[in-house]
This record gives sequence, structure tokens and C-alpha cells, in this order.
Amino acid sequence: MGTLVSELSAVFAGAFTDIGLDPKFGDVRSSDKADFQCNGALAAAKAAKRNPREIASEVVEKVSEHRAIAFLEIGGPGFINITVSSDALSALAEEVRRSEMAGAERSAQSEKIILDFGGANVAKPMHVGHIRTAIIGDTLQRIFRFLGDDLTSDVHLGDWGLQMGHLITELADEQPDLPYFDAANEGPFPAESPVTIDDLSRLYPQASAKAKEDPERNARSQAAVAELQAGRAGYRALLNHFVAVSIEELKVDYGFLGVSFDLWKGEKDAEPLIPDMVAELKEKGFAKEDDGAWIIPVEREDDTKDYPPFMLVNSRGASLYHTSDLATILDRVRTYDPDRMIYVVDQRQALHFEQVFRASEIVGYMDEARLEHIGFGTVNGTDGKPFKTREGGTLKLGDLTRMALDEATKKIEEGGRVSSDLPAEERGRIAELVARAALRFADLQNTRTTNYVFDLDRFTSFEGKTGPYLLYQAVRIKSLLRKAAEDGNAPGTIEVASEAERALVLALDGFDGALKLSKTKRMPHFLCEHVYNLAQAFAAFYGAHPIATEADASVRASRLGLCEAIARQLETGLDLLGIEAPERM
RNA sequence: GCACCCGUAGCUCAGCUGGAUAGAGCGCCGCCCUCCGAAGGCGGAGGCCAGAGGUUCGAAUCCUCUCGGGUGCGCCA
Repeated sequence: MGTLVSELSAVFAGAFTDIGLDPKFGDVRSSDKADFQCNGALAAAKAAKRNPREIASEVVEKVSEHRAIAFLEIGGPGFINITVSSDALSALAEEVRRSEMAGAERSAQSEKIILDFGGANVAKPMHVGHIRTAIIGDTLQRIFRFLGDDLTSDVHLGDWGLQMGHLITELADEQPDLPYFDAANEGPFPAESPVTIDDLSRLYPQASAKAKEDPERNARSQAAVAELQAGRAGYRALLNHFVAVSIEELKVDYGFLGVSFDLWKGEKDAEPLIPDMVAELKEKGFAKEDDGAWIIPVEREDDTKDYPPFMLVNSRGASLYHTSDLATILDRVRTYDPDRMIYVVDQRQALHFEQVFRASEIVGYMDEARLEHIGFGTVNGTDGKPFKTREGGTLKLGDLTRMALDEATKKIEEGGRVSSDLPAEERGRIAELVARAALRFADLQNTRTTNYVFDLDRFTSFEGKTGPYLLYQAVRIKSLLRKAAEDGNAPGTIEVASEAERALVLALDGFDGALKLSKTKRMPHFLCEHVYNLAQAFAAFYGAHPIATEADASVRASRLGLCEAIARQLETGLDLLGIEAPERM
């Protein structure tokens, strides 16, 4: 049967059609005046040049017998207020309780999507900014998959370019005797990495600083990149070590946040395609020589701003990040032939992606319309400026998650109660789940495109609109159901009766709509809003009625059944947000 | 200079394709545990939706302009 909104919308659309008006006017939405409302009569009146209340009463006439509708009234200039029957609510709750989708419906058509989390760099630890691409991207991948899309996620490491040259040359200065630096050595090379992640995160800034000061030092790095590109075996082997060592480190941070990928590819994986691609684009005339570089002009007649050209090859003959992004598109088109590619990357890269997407369409790899950049705002400190350490440096993501874990641990220990009875190991696990819930919900509840203020104390609080609050409500339901089961109180047929029960089931009805909005707009905060509303409605219901302690057996069974429905949707929604609730805490 | 994002309660933020008295959380003020987890619930105070025009029966939402904040604009990624 689907959701009540969709069912009612269909019924109203039919009524509008019956009286000779466009079915689009039948859209029903939730309402604070009644359970639902249909405002179509007002819009229809404008189109048909008729009286809106008249249209409304004709529509009411047509739909009033429908089984889901208890009664209707026309308010104000022509709003149709809808109160649904308790039977319809009971049926909906039963459906949510049994449905694999927890009350949502799969999308009508499924797409094959590649989701690109571009951003994490080899040898550079992730910083605060990376938390957004990780969390937003991961939530989107969960939502797309849940709704039936065939999605492949790619971490897409920054593992190519000048930074690799810096690392190679800096390591060569420190340890010139390593076998990788013998140009004649074709391998094989040791399986063990000559460097640790700590070495890498020291070498890179060291080299980068020197290169800024000294053009000759920079030129050595550029030369190393050129040799790497030409296939020098020792450098290739080193690159592989750098990548492997970095991935191990990245997995720790991503793992803490509950983020995973299908592919751990990077810029270097498209690199073998570049020589042929460049040659072909030159040959076909897409690329032009300009100021010693090769560019693809991407500006258009109707542009209202300046479009710098797509830089294919620079004046030194080297490829750039434009090049590897374009080659990656080519690679993916050949390997996966996706319907769509989505890049979850900082808003500041918007122009870059516009250029790449335009170039992709021009050269015929993939249409611009199927390439999307999903940008997001920055993470700011409580002063409203980009989040920094006390010393003013960039905060590492690992340090930030550690701070969140410490704060979560502190709050759990302070809160006391049951958690102190649990074994230390379980408390540690709970603290991790609390920290993850805090970080993910805090990030996701904001509109994706805006900046947000990072306030750890607020995020980790169990009070208010926070991840820990959601966890608390989820745990409370689980605990309630577990105890009821232990006492032999079985959930039974749901019969919605009270106002609090009605409100709760109406909240359940909003899940599908929130999910669809989150998907179509690529904005997870709609889902956050829903999950929070549901948790709140449950808390109100819990406060209004005895559940497991209800004396009347059938009412008790019904309420327990309702709790099962809530638990299912709440856990499903939290899972889509990447938040896991423990059994107890 | 041009382009994009943003400006809603003291603070942090929602408000979906324009719809009826603008919502949440924190903070503040009252209530509610002999009863399922009070890390909770119920109620209250608090807003010229940056400002000015315009479109509309109807605007926080759409259009134009102004002011204020953030970001980006050829050989780094």
C-alpha cells in the first residue's frame, strides 16, 4: 500500500481528474492543522479561474468515502484538511513493522552510479575538512543503495602529481642507499615498506617547505615525477609503498567514522591512459596549444563569468589534475559504463569540476548532465572561522575523532547509571558508537552546502538534537522490547488509538518522503530531521503511556507491536546515517 | 571586477516544488519519577525571516537591487 501521503495523493489526483482538472493538484502533504492537507484547490482555482472553495468541496465529495479517510474539512480559502482513520494508521504501522524497507519504497528506476570521494591524499593525514566528504559521501552511498541504485564508491586518493615527487626526492636525500634510488635497478624490490606513515607525514611538509623556498629543489621533485611517469621501476615501487602505508592509516580514520569504499583507487590508476588520451585529443583537435601549454577551451557564449581553460598539459609537458580527472572519467566509462558519476568534494572545487565536466562532454566521454559535483561548506570553530588547533594549525582528523571519543567517554562515565555496571570493554565500544553518532549526526543535520560550527561539547551531549540523544531513544526501545520478551509479554496486533499513538504513526509515514528528498537533493539533513522527529515522537509516546506495564493485555501487545515498528524504522534510518545503536548503554 | 554559497529566536540550526497563527535544540521560567531507562516528558516567554522594491488571492520561499559574511577565478592538487 505504500505510505499514506502517496496513497492520499493518488486518491486526490484521481478526484481532480474526475472534475476535469490536472491531477498534479492532488498532492497531499503533512499538516499541522490535521493529519494531512491538500492545497491543490487553490492552485487549481487560479488555473481554471474558478472559486477555490467550490473546487475543494467537489474534491471532498469525490474522496470522502475512501477507507483511509476518517473525515475532511475545508479550511480558509480552500485548504482541504484530512484526518485519516485509525485503521489506516494501524495498517501502516503493521506494514512498517514487517517491511524490509521499514516503510520506504525503492526508487522506480535504478541507476548505475560511481561515487567519488576525492580528497584523501597519500602521505598527508586527513584533516577536519575530510570529515565532510567522508560522512556525506558515505550517507549518500547508503541511501542510494537502500533505494535500489547500483552504486560503486571510490575513495579516489590523491596519489599522483608533484607531492609524490617531493616524497621520493626527500626520501632519497635521507636514505640514498635504498635500492629504489638505483636507476639501473629493475627490481624486484623489498615487500616491506622503507617508510612508515609517520615518516611520510614528516617528509612531505619538509620537502614542500624546501620546494617553496628553492626553485631548484622543486625542479628535482618535478623531474622525479617525470621519471615516475616514464616508468622508472624503483620509483614505481616506492609509490606503491607510499600508497599502501597511507591506506592502512586512512582505514583507521574512515573505520572510526563507519565509512567504507568499494574501490581504493586513485589518480595514478588513470595515469596509464593519459599518453594516448592526450595524443588523441590533440589529433582530433579538441586540444589547442596556448602559451606553451595544451588546453581545451570550455567557455561558452552565454557564460556570465570567466571560464579558465581546461589545462590538459602544462608548458613543461606534464599532465595535471584536470588531466587525471578526465582520464579517470574515461577509465570509468570503459570499465563500468555508469549512468552517472557523483563527486562529493568541497564546494571550493566547483569551478574545477565544471571545467572537467564540460571538457568531458566536449571530447565525448560522458555528458555533463550525468556528471555531478556535490559540494559542501567548511567546518568552522565556535568563532565562526575555519576550525584550527589551539596553535592555529590544521587539525588532523585522527586528533578530532580522538577528542570526540574522549568527550564521549567522559560523558558516559559522568552519566553513571547502568553503564558503570558494564564491562570496561563494552563501555569502550559504546563510547566509540556515541562518538561516531555525535560526529555523524552533527555533520549531517546541517544543510550540505552551508558551513557549520564545530562544537564538540554540544555534539556529544545526550540532551537535545544530537546523535547521542538518538542513540538513547533507540536503546530505550530495545531495552523495553527485550525486557518485555523476558517477561513473556509478546507484541501483538497494532491498534492505534490515542493521540500520542496517532502522532507516532504519522511520524513513521514521513520516512519515505524524507529519504526521497535526501536522495534527489543529495541532502542527508532531510533524513536527519525525520529520524529526530521519529525519536521525539517515540519519547512523547513513551512518556504518555505505560507500554510493557500496561494492564490491558491487548493494548499492551499493541503498544509493544508499535515499538517494534518504531525500532525497525529508527534503526534503519540511523543505519542510513551510518549510526549504530548498541543493545544497551 | 565576475561567479557561487549564505544572512530566520540571545546562541546553533530546520523550513521540501510559494500556502492558513514561522519550527527545533541549547539557554531561561514553571510543572511531572511509590510506575517500562528523568541522559526523559509536558507547558511558557522569546522572531519587522538582513533591508528595499516587484510578481501573486497568498512570499522566509520566486524576481531585481542594496548592505553584510564566506568561497572561487591558467600552468599546485
